[in-house]
Amino acid sequence: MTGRPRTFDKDAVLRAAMRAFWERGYEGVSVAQVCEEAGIAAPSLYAAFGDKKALFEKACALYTEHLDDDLERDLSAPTAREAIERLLRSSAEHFSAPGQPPGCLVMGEPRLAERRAKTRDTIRARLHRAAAEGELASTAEADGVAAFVDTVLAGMAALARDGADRARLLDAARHAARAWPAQRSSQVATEGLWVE
Amino acid sequence: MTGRPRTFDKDAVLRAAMRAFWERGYEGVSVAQVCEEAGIAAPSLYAAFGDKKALFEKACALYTEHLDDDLERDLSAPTAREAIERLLRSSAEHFSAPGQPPGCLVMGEPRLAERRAKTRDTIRARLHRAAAEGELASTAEADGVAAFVDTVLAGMAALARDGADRARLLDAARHAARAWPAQRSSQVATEGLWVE
DNA sequence: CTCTTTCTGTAACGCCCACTAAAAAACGTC
DNA sequence: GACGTTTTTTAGTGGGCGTTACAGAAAGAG
Repeated sequence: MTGRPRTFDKDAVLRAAMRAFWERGYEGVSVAQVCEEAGIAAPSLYAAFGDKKALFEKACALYTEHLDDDLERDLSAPTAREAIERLLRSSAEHFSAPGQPPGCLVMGEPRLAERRAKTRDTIRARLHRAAAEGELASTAEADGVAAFVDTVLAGMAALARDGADRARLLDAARHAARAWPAQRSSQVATEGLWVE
Repeated sequence: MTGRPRTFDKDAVLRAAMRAFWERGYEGVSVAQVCEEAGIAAPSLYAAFGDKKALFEKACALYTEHLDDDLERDLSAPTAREAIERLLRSSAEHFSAPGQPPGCLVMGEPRLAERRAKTRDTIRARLHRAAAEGELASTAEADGVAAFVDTVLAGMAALARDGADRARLLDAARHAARAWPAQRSSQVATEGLWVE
């Protein structure tokens, strides 16, 4: 009992939905719009993916499919400094990938704060390891660097969505990498800056 | 012929609307919600402010009322480096001001890209001045620093909305300030980093 | 062919949206 | 008190939203 076969490509529809959510956010996308862009009727979409929230989750799963692997790959560099440099550069490139919407689905979507927190935890863990290995002065400094890296990643995604091209994003990433703490003492680098 | 006096505080209603847009964005706020939070009926709100778009624009005008002045004040520091440090710190504090929604209405709202561009132009102009005065090596470097500063500002706003406290934002701002180009040659600071 | 199963297409459902027509109420003025 | 003006109140308007009931169409199984 196989029943009538579906006439559309389920993966293609999911990719269209992902792109729509990526470009305009969860609230900015209506089910009717996805249906039109995918070329199918609403009941077909509901039968294949469930309601709008389930469709969004499946689209997010598709988006983040290779993202965690990429993160681990970047962070696996021998030194934390190199790991962060890799992460900054590959993120800048991802946020400005040709043929894809600018920015980041996860960064741009308010309701994905939990997933952002997960990524931040991963970055912080890598920097804590660097503190334990002596590459950073302390876990407090690791937390500070982590907050800074999180900030730059989120900011690059925002700039990308505002139309910044890849060169601008890579400029920002390079300048960010330049903020790495000086090797002998972090006080040297912060000389002249305010202190809490 | 004075007519019946209005029974609500127009400024208080506008402040409530500003807070709502600040917290949840233009699309996340319904007119009915503003009415309930302000304690007035819809026709009163429409008579006082016009339609939703006009209300949003007035709320934005209220939000940005003192913002440009603050920006000019920060950027008026004698050196660009100090100007950017002031801007980073005051922005971190603004994004985490107690009693106000976290983050930034302008940074968080997709449809305010033009205003963000205006702020970025102002920052870039200050850094170009620094290049002309010899504080930065070139206008190209000024553009790079500008892209970096824009990124950090947008990122801090995003982190604040994700729940980061003031200390985390100030950590990020301090680390960002540390990325200022070395005085003698910017190549010294980028030593060991990738180049395009 | 008939039955069962699964998908497609049409046509709605109720809900909330931004927005407003109309009548009643509260003022200053005559 | 009657009038003109402005606000409040009530009760809607049409439209888009997410979602679905239902009938017909396309497949394999008997």
